[in-house]
Amino acid sequence: MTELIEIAHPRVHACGRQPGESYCDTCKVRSLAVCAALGSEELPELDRIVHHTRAEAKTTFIHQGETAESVFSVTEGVVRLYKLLSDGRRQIIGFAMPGDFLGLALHNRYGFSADAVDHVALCRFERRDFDNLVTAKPHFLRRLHEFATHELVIAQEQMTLIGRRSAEERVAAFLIAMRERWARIKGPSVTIQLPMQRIDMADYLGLTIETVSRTLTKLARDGIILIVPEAVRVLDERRLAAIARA
Amino acid sequence: MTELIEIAHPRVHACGRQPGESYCDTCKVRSLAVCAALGSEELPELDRIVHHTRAEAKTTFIHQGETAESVFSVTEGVVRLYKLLSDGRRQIIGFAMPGDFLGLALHNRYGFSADAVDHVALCRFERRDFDNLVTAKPHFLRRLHEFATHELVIAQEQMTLIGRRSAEERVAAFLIAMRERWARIKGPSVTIQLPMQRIDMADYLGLTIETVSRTLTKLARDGIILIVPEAVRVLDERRLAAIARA
DNA sequence: CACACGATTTGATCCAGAGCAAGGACGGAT
DNA sequence: ATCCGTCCTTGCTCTGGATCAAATCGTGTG
Repeated sequence: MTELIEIAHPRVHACGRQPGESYCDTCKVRSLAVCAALGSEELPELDRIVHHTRAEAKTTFIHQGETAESVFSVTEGVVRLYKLLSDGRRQIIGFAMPGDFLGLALHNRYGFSADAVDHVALCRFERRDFDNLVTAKPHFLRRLHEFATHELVIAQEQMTLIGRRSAEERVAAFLIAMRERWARIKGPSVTIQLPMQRIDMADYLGLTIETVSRTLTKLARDGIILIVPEAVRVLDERRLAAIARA
Repeated sequence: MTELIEIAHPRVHACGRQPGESYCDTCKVRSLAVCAALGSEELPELDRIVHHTRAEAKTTFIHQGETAESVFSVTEGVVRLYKLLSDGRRQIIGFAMPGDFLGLALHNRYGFSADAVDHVALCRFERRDFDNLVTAKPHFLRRLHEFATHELVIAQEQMTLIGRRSAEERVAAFLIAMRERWARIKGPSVTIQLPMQRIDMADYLGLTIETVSRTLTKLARDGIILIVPEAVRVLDERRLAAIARA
């Protein structure tokens, strides 16, 4: 199992600068991003406890069932969160993208595993430190609660998708959802980046890899999308939305 | 659409007692239950804003898409939460039982509908009042955040159930989950109360009513459960758990 | 009691998506 | 360039659960 690479301790940033010296720009940008996600500009308090961390593709850095010792915030790349059944069946319960938090549940064990889809940069916090910070700052807690309830809404939407909608509807809704998530990060585009593999989409949508592939092919044959490596381009906005719409 | 019956305003309890008089016992017990759920004994503050409410079976009291004006806490009975697709397909996203909260998401519209499976008693709060209370009491906020993250864990479990497990596994897991929830409320029992209809189980598990019925019949034929009205009795603990286990 | 109505069970068929197998397409190593 | 390994696509068959259709069971009602 590949190890998580801790590129920076609170006082030793990736750039190699030493304590007391001014911020490494990359780390500063990342810390600020997490602060922004928490709705704050009080960088110093958060920066005292942040560990800047990197993970290569397929590195598993949260293991279902293990003691929850860290809270993460994604700053670059895409992370997949999944649950495994004992016989190997897998359900991906979500993709975490820049700005998202992982491991927020106040349980002492992780309920899922998480690994990097591509190269990922993360801010890591010791749970104890993070809890102290949140306890001291009720508006952080409020923000986290907003995150949690938003994730709950997404999860309920996903239950409906998986429980009651056809393969074509699931794939279309997934494409639309991915496009909206990227739009919030990078601005709107007709090209929907899909850094994850087909098998990840399948395990997220409760389908098989073959069904996902066939469904994408069908959407392409119908002139609704164009399949390109690592992405799809939307050709017919209206029809894609019509299929995805509940 | 049946109306929600507000049986008591803060100062006019169900028993008919008037302001200034001592508590109606039933209302007091219910208010206390909600306080306990919030991890507090500061009854007066909460009681100032609670509306004791009742709903008959099938009364819909949360409508998906409407402005979220109330927060509820169930004190008696079972509530089903569901999302409807435009063509009538329904996904039940959860059952709320005594002690559970509804409408906690900090969104201005409800993301689901809720109605009473059987006769239900609820404590209702105006969202504004509830928010003020929570903002004033960070430990309430913390408790609510715990609720939200716990619900998220349940929702993720359910995604896995619906996305990756067979009909028999879903039904067995549902029975075990229901038994554990009742056990926390009423203490352990080999009889699992099932106040909801087959169609509700089906819409919760992403199956059809026929499949639920057939699966229960199969479990009964295999000597694992005994089907009785409104409930099932567990005959073979071990085998049921083995099927339900992930 | 007979009847009606809704919930549930059971039976018979169907089909969307799973499972299996065989090719492509693409990138990295030699 | 060639070989590999991985991912993706496509064709074919199979099957779990959906769908359609009847009973059967309960419960309330005139």
